[in-house]
Amino acid sequence: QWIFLELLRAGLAYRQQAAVKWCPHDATVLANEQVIDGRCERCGTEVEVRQLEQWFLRITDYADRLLDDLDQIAWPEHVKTMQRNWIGRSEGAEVVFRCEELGLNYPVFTTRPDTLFGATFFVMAPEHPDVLRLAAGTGHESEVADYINRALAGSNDQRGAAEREKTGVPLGRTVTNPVNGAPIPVYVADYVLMEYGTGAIMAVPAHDERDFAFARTYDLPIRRVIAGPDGETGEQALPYTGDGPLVNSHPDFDGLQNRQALQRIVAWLRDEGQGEASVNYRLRDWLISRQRYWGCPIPVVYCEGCGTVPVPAEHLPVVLPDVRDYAPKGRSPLAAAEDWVSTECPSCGGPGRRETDTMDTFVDSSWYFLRYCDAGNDTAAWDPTVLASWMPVDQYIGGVEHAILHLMYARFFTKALADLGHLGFQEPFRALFTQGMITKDGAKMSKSRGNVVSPMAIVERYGADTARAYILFIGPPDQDADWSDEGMEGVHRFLARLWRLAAETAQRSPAAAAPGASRGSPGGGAGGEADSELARKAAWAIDKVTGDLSGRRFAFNTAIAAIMELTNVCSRLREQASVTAQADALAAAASLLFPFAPHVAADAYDRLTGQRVWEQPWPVADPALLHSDSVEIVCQVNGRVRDRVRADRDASGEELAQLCREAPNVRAHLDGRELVKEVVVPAKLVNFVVR
RNA sequence: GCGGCGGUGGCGGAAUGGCAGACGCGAUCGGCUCAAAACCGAUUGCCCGCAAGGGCGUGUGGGUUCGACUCCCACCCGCCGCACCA
Repeated sequence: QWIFLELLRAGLAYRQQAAVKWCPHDATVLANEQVIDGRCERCGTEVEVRQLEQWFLRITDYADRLLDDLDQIAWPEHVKTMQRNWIGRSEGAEVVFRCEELGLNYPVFTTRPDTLFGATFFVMAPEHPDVLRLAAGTGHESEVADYINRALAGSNDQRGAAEREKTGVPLGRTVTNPVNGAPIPVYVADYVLMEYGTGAIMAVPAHDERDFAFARTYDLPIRRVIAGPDGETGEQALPYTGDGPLVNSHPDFDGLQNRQALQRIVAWLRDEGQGEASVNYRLRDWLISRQRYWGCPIPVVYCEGCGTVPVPAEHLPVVLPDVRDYAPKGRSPLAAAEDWVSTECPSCGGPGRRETDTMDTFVDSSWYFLRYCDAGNDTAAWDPTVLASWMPVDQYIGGVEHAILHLMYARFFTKALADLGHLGFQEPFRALFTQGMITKDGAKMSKSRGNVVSPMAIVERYGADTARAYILFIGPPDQDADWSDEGMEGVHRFLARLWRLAAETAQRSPAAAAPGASRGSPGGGAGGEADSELARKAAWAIDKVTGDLSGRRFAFNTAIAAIMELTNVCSRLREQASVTAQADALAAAASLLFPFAPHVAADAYDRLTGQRVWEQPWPVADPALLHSDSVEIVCQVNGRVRDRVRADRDASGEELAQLCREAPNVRAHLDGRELVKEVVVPAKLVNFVVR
């Protein structure tokens, strides 16, 4: 509520009558962002449009900064693209078309003022408030009224389809094309949207596919004003939406490249007072009023004399009243609490009435991360010095479904609060990782589908370690993955096997009996080759897991696979290796496993070492063990593997080539052929190219 | 239509331009057991071969390279986003 009042004070919150999206099932208004394909984001019901007076936040003031600052954050490109699309910035011009008969001016937004000379008709959206007024007295009234009724009755889904046949009717009026004084007919057609631009367009059929389709249907003139790539100036190959020199326009502009002509034409319009350069956005202000009970009350009081009065800070918070009926019914359930609604005007002390709508829950999620940094603060929303040390968030993780909801709103809040002096940073989340969705049998889990996997059931049956480790092992975290009960069994078996090996080894190990006892001496009679293989595998696993977890890779699936490999080697060598070597390798495995399966890993580690794994540093691989002196060299002939030989890690190219040449199967393939070339990759591979 | 991501065994998936298929699941055979489960061992891309070995193989077709799952071009398919945005 304090943030809302801050935004109100700054002019970033306002109340206005507007055409808003209404969900008939939830009986509340929604923000544009909460309408997905014409349906309510919460319940899937098709939304309606209503004229209502509602509270908005002026997110459009931040459109450019929300767009530009995307370059400064380490977010996935697809999320940035979605935000850019949603903001939908277009550069162009606003151009005035005048209806001389009625003395009315109609500005339109266009990204293509270079094609103005090709504007041969004019189209208004069915919702445009002046449509009936323009048709009045022309004899087209009833036809126009019928068309509007039909257009508005259609569902959003249908109307949005791009492939749909163009329809419309003439209004019986003309407007004047400002660049050449030509009168052009005015139509109403539902392919023009009221919510974008000014709800009216200039139609240039030669250079716009939609206008072209409409002109063809209604036999309207088509005038080419940009030459085609092969110099076409006639009606062939239209519509043409590319660039080229202007033709059929005006002697001052003909022959100019259209992008250059665009600048000149806009300058000319400005001088003539007929238009100006303009930027248009698809983004609309954020409608935050909701007719729901469970939400943060909007802290304002309406007074006959004083108007809209903010609740003073010392009276905050405004607490939800008790009501008997929470159900949605088209007006806020709060309105039924008459004792609560009826109050005193904070300004004049006279009778006042509280705002009964509550705020969108996305308002709360737009700043929770700020509060989390200073959750115990009971005198302010946060202490800026605390935020200075914690924020911004280094790594945010969430589903891509928030790309243009939470993630846009939170960025807007951060910028607005920074402008008001409450924050010292512009972006809330430096880096973002969008994890994939876990599906079941290929489908999104949902109660109605009955394919939900219950975490509690898994935890009860297999334990939290298995549940956690399996989810991390299931696949690359940025991709969707399908839940598999068998896969989880596999992880459970792995954890059990590691623990059994550890327990068994600990029983035989002197270290378990004497914690901290000196290590390194052979615990049994065995050792040698097996011990060194174990030590090398452990070093490899430490290196691999550490790498998989570092950076922003989150490669948990391959990290767990590496621990499995180490465990497999421990299991395979348990007869040959010394107890000490075995214990060391298993302790390394337990240590690496700790982030993924903390309970089982901690217990195994304790048994093996007598120590608490979380009190020990993350393991570090001995560099000497990572690189053995002898390496396997792959021998290729014409790029195909024919043999392998062992060689010293730092053997010279000639030595390697010589060794490989003598490998039996290589000799067989070299025999009787002409050696063209030898490629040697040190410590790795030799390739003989023969003819 | 535009943009993004993806396509590798029976399945989930691994692979800084250098051994394709790590790891897991499943399957087959064997051990243990009165028996089963659990556990342990072996095999497991396809084709030919007793074997040694050979051929084919990462959606399709081309290209670059000594060498391509990886880079380039064109195309097909799937998923996601946007879509009559003037």
